[in-house]
Amino acid sequence: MPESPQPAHGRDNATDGLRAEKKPGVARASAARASAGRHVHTSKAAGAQLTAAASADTHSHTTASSVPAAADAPAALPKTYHPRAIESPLFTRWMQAGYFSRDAGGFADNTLPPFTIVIPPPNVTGMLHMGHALNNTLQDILIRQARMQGRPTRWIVGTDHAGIATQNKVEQRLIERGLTRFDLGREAFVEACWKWRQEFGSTIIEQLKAMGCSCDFNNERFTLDEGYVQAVRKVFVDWYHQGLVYRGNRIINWCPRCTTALADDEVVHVEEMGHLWQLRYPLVEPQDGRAYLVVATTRPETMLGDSAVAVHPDDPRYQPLLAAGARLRLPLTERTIPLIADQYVDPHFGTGALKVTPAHDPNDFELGRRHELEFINIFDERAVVNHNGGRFQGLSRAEAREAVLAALKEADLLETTHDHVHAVGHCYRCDTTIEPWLSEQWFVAMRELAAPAIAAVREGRVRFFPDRWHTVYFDWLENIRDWCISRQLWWGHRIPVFYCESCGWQDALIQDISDCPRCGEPLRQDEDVLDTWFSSQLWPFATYGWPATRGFEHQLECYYPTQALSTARDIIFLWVARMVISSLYFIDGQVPFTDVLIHPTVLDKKGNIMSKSRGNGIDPLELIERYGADGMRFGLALQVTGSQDLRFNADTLLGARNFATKIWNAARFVLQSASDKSDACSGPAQATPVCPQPVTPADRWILSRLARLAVFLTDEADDYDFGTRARALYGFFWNEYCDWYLEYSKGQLADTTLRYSTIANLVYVLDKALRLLHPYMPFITEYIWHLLPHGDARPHLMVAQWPDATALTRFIDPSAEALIGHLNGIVAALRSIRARYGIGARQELDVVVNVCGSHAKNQARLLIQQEQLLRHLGRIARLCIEAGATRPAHAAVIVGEEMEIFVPLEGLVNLDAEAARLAKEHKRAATELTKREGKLANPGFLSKADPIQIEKTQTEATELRETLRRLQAQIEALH
RNA sequence: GCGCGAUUAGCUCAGGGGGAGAGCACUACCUUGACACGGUAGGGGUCGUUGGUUCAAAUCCAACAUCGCGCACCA
Repeated sequence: MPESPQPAHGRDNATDGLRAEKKPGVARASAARASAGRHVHTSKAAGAQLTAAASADTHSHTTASSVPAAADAPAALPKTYHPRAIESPLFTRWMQAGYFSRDAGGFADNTLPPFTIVIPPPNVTGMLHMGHALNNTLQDILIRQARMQGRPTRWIVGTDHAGIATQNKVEQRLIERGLTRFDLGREAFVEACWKWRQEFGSTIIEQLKAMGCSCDFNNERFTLDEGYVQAVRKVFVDWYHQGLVYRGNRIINWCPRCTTALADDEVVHVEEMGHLWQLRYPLVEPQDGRAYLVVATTRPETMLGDSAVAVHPDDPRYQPLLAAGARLRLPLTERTIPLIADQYVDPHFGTGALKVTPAHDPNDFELGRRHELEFINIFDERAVVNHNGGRFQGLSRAEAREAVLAALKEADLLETTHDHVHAVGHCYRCDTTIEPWLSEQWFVAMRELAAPAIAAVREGRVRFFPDRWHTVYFDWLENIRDWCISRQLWWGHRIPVFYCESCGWQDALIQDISDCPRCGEPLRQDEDVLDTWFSSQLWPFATYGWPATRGFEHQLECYYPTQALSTARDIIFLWVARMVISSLYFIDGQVPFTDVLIHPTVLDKKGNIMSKSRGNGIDPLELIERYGADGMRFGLALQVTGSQDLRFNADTLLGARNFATKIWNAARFVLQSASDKSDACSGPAQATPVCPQPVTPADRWILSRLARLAVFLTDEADDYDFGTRARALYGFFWNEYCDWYLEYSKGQLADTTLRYSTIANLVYVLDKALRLLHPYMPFITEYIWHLLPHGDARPHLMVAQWPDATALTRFIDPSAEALIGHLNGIVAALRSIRARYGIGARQELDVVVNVCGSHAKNQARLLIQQEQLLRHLGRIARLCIEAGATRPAHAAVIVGEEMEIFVPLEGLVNLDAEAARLAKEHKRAATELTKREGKLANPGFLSKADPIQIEKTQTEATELRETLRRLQAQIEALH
């Protein structure tokens, strides 16, 4: 769609795959396989024997030829993760398997509610910019999760013909050959546009593929497709016949470079430093010694088109002149103009006298109408002064300004010049200063159409996320003005109005006709085309073939409205509101979508909007090159928040890439462990490794954590909080699965009685984690999943099932979480002591743990049961855990909440340093206790606070007192 | 002018009425059999200012300051 200018960096290599994909040739497919094969290792899939159900392919349609089964995949991960090497081949496989269509290659469950997204169609001239990268990452996350949840999904994709942008591109190419579009003529020019589209128009689609977007690429749409043309014509013709589309002679926003009209919202206002000039307009008949009036203007050149001077009717300064019907001599011209009175004039601004230029200012236009003034157009379509400008004819706007000022100065009619900041309109496509220009244009009467669109959001039939954006929507619709829809371009939907020059017949028609139905004379079609947004507004339903294609009713019945629309906030009214309007009107009062996601704007590191003119844009394809598509996607998702714009931070993408590497290496460890066929691995445990086996507290703990994560990510609440979800995935995988479970598992793997169950859990949790991660990082998860003995019959992770959060809740285990919390605490304490005394990781320690607290004996028993794990992770030689253990001599000390940890370090331990450290902790705890005691001594707290809070505070106070007592005891013991 | 958002560790940002958090950066140690794109242990913040509400405010409210965005513009 037409969009704000964004930095574009061409990349030739990115276009390869698309062109090939459109005609999937044999050569292309085999090339892809060869590419994938670079990483095929010859050893057999070592984990295959552990795979319970992998061979049970219940889906006969997924033949080996179209979708390589898991067995074809490499058996081990290469040591190094190279995102670029795995991404493109995987994408080809997904495409070939037909997963991007509604039935997901046959894996969709038709009994579930469908999930549909329409992409904001990028301009056919577009290059992927950061806004696209973010927006399409988010949409892909949504659609991939829905697909894995079994819902029939479709992400409708296509491009927008982008009238002005495309025409500019093609004209630019003509200019390079010394030609203009007029040299070619309309027909040949439009032909050239189509040719351009064929040659270059797929770039952005190709870039979406590089990102891994799972759009329905086999059903790509274009807003100038044959069927789409029919939709546009029906809308125009219906509205024309309803009187909602009309023609009028109005002041519109004119771009003199694009030589076309623009809609109000296609004009970008920029504050600029200009001048305010005061001009003297001589009175035809001086009165009371007054020879002239002074008017102020920021655009002196427009005085050539003045047809009056206006003052406020009650302004006492001008009463005598008004009464006398004074006229003024318009400088530099032969004309005299009247002095008129109008309420519009602000008597307090300047001299209270306003020059009136009805053909070049919207407000003056209204004045001109009310007072039946002359409308004098002084500019041609390129904003060059025309014959109405007398001797200034032929000058550009800027030249005319200089010349007019010089002439006025010479005639002593220029009174003052002041600096003046004012907002100047610019063309949103080419940044040229807009000229308010009087011309004949087509308009849509919006007020009547807007009312239902306002109601739809008020009633919650369409919801905005974040919610506050609905105010932008309401503000626009409630103050709506008529929409100028005609453009003086050649590339676009030509206005289907036909005129008979001889008898005056005129009508809007669905089908072209050449002769007048009334008199038989040849007809002339309107020369103008429609605003690109006029066609974009139909995107959600025109892409279903409405109103012409057979079967569209069924499509709309099943899959309409769509679920989510994700877009940038700057097109809430340009596009979103208009889609709601047209859908309500034409699709039986239905909204086009239920949820509108307004994603953050991607800013540069300094907080500036990225733009071509600033040159601060970042090319997403370079990011993909550097961090992988997965890294870019996850890095962007991590930065999404509901309320803030996204100040782009490449460090976060680096973190995401490192996270991908972490996943890769964790998977290498799991695969190695699972494939190790040592004796320890044989035996009765050779059952189904994909079944979790919560044997040890560590097992129960990681399964519990996994269950909580799955519940969180599956939560039905549509909060669209991508950042929080991404952070939860990151935290779980890195800080829980890798940092702790993988480390505990190393100890368990060494234990023959635990080895098999541990492998099962490693594989099981990795499998589930990959599923949960897949929507965010589709490539690396897919690649690893293929090698994993996950026991799933589905050929690809992309269509594998989303973890059943409800079923997983049976693993939630607070006692395991508490116990592992204690074990982790002991390990961390030992590491801290090692760091403090410079004891290497290899040197084993003797450790005494004194378990305290009310359940000390039971707690000690539980910890003793985990002695092996502790020894492994803590590198412990002699370990003594008991309730009431005393501190050995020469021991370093850590006082925890419910335990004391002693490490005898004869000759090493610095008793004074230990005492000082304990004293510091004592002080800290004492401060905390004081806070609690203060609260508990506060009658207000005791009488008004939540009882749970009071109890919590009391418990904490008790614990702190106990901790302090023990700290004190240890400090004393050290002396 | 009207409206919206932001202000938390050096940087980018989460969080959100009752114990200040993450990533990066920084310091020290570790080439331990998944990973140096790594591991471990650390240092670092009166949560923009001023009031108010509350037993309790970084968190809610108001005003102000600063920054950003949008809309509307008086020529």
